[in-house]
Amino acid sequence: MTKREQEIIAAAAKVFNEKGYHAATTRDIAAEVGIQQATLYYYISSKEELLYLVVREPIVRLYDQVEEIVKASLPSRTKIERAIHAHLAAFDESYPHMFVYVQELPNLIHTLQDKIRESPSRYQHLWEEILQQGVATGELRADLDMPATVFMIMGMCNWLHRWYRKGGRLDTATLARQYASAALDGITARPS
Amino acid sequence: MTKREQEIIAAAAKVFNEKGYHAATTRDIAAEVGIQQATLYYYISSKEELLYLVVREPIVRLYDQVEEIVKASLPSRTKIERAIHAHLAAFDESYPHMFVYVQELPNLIHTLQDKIRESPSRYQHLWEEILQQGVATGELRADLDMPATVFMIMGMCNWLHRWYRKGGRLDTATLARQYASAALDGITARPS
Amino acid sequence: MTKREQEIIAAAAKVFNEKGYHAATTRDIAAEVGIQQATLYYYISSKEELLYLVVREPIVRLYDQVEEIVKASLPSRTKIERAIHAHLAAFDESYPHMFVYVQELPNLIHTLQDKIRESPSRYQHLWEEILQQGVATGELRADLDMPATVFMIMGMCNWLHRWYRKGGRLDTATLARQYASAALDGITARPS
Amino acid sequence: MTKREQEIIAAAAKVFNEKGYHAATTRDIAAEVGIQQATLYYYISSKEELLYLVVREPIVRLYDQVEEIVKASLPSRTKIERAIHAHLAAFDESYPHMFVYVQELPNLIHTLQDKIRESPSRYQHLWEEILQQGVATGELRADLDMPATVFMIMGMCNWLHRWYRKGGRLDTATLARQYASAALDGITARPS
DNA sequence: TATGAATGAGCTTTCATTCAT
DNA sequence: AATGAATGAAAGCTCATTCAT
Repeated sequence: MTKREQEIIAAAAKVFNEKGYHAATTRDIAAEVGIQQATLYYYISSKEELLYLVVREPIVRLYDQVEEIVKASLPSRTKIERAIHAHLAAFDESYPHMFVYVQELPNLIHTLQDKIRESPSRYQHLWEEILQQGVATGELRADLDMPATVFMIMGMCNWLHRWYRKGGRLDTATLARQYASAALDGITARPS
Repeated sequence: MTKREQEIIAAAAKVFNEKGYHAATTRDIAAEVGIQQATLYYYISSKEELLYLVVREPIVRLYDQVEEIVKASLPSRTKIERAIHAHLAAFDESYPHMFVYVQELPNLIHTLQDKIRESPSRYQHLWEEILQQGVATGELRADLDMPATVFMIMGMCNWLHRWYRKGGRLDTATLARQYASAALDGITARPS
Repeated sequence: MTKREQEIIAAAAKVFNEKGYHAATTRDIAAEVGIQQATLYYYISSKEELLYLVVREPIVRLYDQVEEIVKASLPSRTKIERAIHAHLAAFDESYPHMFVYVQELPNLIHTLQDKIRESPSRYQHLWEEILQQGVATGELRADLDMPATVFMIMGMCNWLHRWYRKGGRLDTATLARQYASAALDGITARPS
Repeated sequence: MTKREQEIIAAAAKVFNEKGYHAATTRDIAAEVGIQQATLYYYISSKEELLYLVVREPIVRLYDQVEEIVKASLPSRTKIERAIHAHLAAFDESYPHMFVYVQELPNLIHTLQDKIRESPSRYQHLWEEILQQGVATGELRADLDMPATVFMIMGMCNWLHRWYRKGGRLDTATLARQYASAALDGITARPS
C-alpha cells in the first residue's frame, strides 16, 4: 500500500468519523488529503469501497486477536478480560476507524457479507465460543442466554464510539479492567 | 396533534428505521403516508424537525419513567432492575422510534442541545443518580467509575437497536431480567 | 401528455439530432425548453427514457402504416410504392425524431427489445412479408435474397437521415416516386 | 507508420466499432493494445485524431478504386457493378474501420472538411460522374435525379454497417452482384 | 519509449424545499 | 388542506488530457 493510499484511508476515516458516511462527501475527503476529487478515483473505485478500506485493517486485527484468545488455554475469566481489553484498545489504536466501523456497520454489512474473515457474525461467534467454554467448565453462569449475553458485551464495548475520546480522563486499559470486572462480578458490592 | 401529524411521524419513524436518516427521502415518507411530498411541508418545517418529532415522545416517556424511579424510595437493586426494564420495554413499545433515536443520535444532538428535557445528558444524569444512591447506601461497589459505568449500561441497553426484533426468540421482559442480573451480579458462576 | 412533456420531447429530439445522443447533455435539453435541468427529471426518469420517448411516436405510426399496407389487397408494386412513401414521409413529418431513430438505433436497441410493437425487427419482418407476397404472385424476382433485399430498401430509405433536409430541392413525395421506381424497375434505361 | 501505430489504430477501430466513438474511452483502447492510457498520447494527439486515423486508409483506398473506375473506359453497367463491388468489399477487408466511418461520419465531418482527398463529398462526386456518363451515353435513365440517386446507392451500400457480419450467410461478392442487379434492373420480375 | 499520478471540466441524477393555486 | 411544478445546490463518478520522470 503506497503512502498516498494510506493518506486517503486516514482522511476518509477522519471525515466519516466527523460527518458520518452519508453526510461525508468525496470532495471533503479529497480536500482532507489535499488532492482533487478526481484523483481519489485513481486510487479507489467507489465511496463504498473507501468505507470498507477504512474499517478493514483494525477489524481484521481485532478479530484475529480475539481468535487467538479463543484458542489459548486460559481460564475463561482471563479470556474475557483479555478480549474486552483488546476490543477497547482498538478504540485507542485506531479511533476513527473503529468509530466508523461501529456507527456505519449497517451501511457496511452489504459489503462485508462476502468477506468471510471480516464478517461481524464471525466476531459474534468467537465471543459465543469464549462464553460457551466458560459455561462448560462451570466458570460462568449457565442461566444466561448466550447470544443475548454476547450482544450485551458487544453493546458495552461498542458504545465507546459514542463517548470515548483518546486522552480523556480514562484510558482504555482502566476502562477494560472496570468493564471486565463489572461484567464478570457485577456492580453490586459484596463481602470479599 | 392531529391524526395526520401522527400518521406522518409514524411513517417517518418507519422509513428512518428502514433506511437511516440520510438515505430516507421526504418522498419516501410522503409515499408511506399516502400524500404528496409538498403536503409534508404543510405539517412540518424540515426533515430534521421530523427526526426530532419521531424521537421525542418515546424518549420523553422513558426519561420520565426513569425520573420516577430515581425519586422512588426503593433499594438500588430494584431501581436498576426497573430502569433497565423500562429502557428495554421502550424498544417493544416504539421500536422504530427507539431505533432512530439510538442510531441517529449523532445527527440529532445539534437539535436536541436546546431542548433541556430530552437531552441525552439528562438521561445520563438520572442514571448516575441511581448509581450514586447505591454507592451511598453501600449497595453498589464504589471502585467503579460512575460515568463509565452508566455508559456501560447505556451501551448494553441501546445496543438492542442493532439486533433486537419484536416477536423474536426473547422478549424484552426476559432480556431485562437477564441484563439486570448480569449487570448486578456478573456473569460468573458463584455458590449460592 | 401535457404540453410540457411535448415540449421536452421536441427539445430532446432537436438536441439529439444536432449533437447526437452521447454528446447531448441534459442541460442542453433543459435549456432548449427553458427550464432547469432538475425540472427535466420531474417529467422523465432518465436520459435514455428521453431517447425512447423521442423516437416512439413517429416509429409506431410508421410501423402501423406499413402494417396496414401489408394487410391490404393491392398489387405488390403498389404496396412497395406506398411503403416507401410512408417511410420517407416520416422524415418530413418528424424529421429530428426520425433522424435520432436512425442514427441512434444502436443505442436504443437495448431499450426497444422489450417493446414488441416498436422493435426494429418487427419492421424488417413487415417488409419481408411485402416482398414475399410479390415473389409468391410472380410480380417480383425470386432470385434475390429476401433479407438482403429488405436491408437494401431500408438502407436507401434510412440514408435520408444523412442528407435530406425539409424544404430542400426535393420533397419526399418526389423522392419516394423516384426511389420506388428505381427499386422496382432499376436505373437502366429500357425501351418502353 | 510503426507497428505500434498500426496496433493502436486497429485497437481503436475495434473499440469504436464495439462501443461507438463517444462511449469508447481512451482507456479501453489502450487496454486493447496492452499499454497505458498515457502512452497513447505519445503516438496520437487526441481521440478525435484517432477516429480520423482509423478511417483514413480504407477510405482513401476505396475512393481511389472508384476513381480508377470512373476514368476507365467501360460500359456504365460494368462501372456500377464494379464500384458497388468495391464498396461492399471494403466492409470485408476492413470491417471495423468501415463501420466506424459510416456510423461516426457526423462526428468526423468537422475533421474531414479540410482534407480534400478523403472528403465524403468527393466520393459523392465520383459516383455522380459515373451516373452522368451513363445518362450521357443513354445507358441510364435520365428521369432520375442524380444526387438523390447517388444517395440512394450510398444508402444501400453503407447500410451494411448495421447488419453485415463477415463470415455470415452471404458474402460481399454475392451481395454486390445482387445489389448491382437490383439497382440496375430493379426487383420486378420481367420476361427475359 | 513509456507511465504513474494528477486534474479540470463536466456528466447524470437526487433531493429538500418553495410557492402559486 | 393539499399539490403540481419547479429549482438551487450538490452528489458520486468519468474522462480526455497533461507532465515529470
